[in-house]
Amino acid sequence: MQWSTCSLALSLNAECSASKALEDSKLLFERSSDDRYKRRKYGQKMVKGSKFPRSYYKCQHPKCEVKNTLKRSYTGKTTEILYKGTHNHPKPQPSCLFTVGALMSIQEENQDKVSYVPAQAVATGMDVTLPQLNLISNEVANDLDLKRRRTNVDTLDVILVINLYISEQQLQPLNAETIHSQVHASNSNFDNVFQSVVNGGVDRLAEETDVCNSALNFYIDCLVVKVIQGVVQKKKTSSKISVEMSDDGSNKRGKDEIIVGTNTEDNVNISCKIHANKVVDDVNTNVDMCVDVDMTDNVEMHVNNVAHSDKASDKNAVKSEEYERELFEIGGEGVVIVGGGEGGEGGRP
DNA sequence: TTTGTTTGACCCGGG
DNA sequence: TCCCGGGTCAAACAA
Ligand SMILES: [Zn+2]
Repeated sequence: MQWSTCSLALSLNAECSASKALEDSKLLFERSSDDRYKRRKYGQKMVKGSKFPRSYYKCQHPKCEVKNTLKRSYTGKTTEILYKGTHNHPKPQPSCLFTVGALMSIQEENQDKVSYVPAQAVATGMDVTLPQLNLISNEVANDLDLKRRRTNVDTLDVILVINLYISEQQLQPLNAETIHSQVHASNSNFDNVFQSVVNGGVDRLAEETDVCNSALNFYIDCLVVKVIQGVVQKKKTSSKISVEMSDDGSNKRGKDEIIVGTNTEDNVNISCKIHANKVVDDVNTNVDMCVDVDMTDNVEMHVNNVAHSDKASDKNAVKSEEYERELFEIGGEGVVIVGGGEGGEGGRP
């Protein structure tokens, strides 16, 4: 059994409890360059010449045989990762960062500090100036991947982004001229250029579906970036649907909640809380509500003037059962490219 | 219910 | 052929 040595060796505490060892292994993988690979521990063994057990891990990816061994020095002060094999699949992408929901909550969190362009304003096609994306919390600000994304956001260049993506995901390289010509072709747009990149990658790594998934995440990120820049206009549709609502019976302004349950009519998963900004005690009185938005399934809710009551006897009484919902479909049908002479419908890969 | 860990048994090559 | 020891399996267990 030949294990190749990794350059990474960490000084870790020499304690040897099981939980400590687990913690350490997580820490070690976390600090290594490929912590996004999913691995499963399949064995642990005391080895001669060490007070500490050796742990064995296998990559979780189907058909990938990469194995890692965590080996502690005799004293237990350092631990190193040994490798066997090479991953036959791209490194998993972190999940999509720029969902509309994320943008909106970030915006909400920071509204007193930075003058962001409301995502909604962009969505409705208002003429806006570019926001500075200083909207990432400190805890993730050092994440390299995030830096990459932020760079993309600040100076989004389709060719740059695509090339970056190609190299990261080990996809079939595309000639820069090809990309360029496609980007600027009158009947082409960012969407289908990116689509062709994704297809190329999927073909090459035939059996992999997560290439597609991570591509989709990235694609959505890029589209959202475009949205921020005002290049993509989100098509907005609204309709009325009914849901089950219940009042929590509280009577504190701003804390008073109406729980909106799952809408049963059209299979949209909605879950949110409405906070009343007034205290009333008559179920027939309409009050203004602000809404905690749950972007599950890209559904956004706007609820206004819902009647409710704070009388204890009226607990759970909510008069209005209809509200308006707005659909924001990022990267799906309804994404329209409106800038730079480009046109056409977008489509999910 | 799902996902990952623990742990003793088992496998297998080398001496 | 037996024994040793690193590596792996998989049932039980845990969250
Ligand atoms: Zn792998």
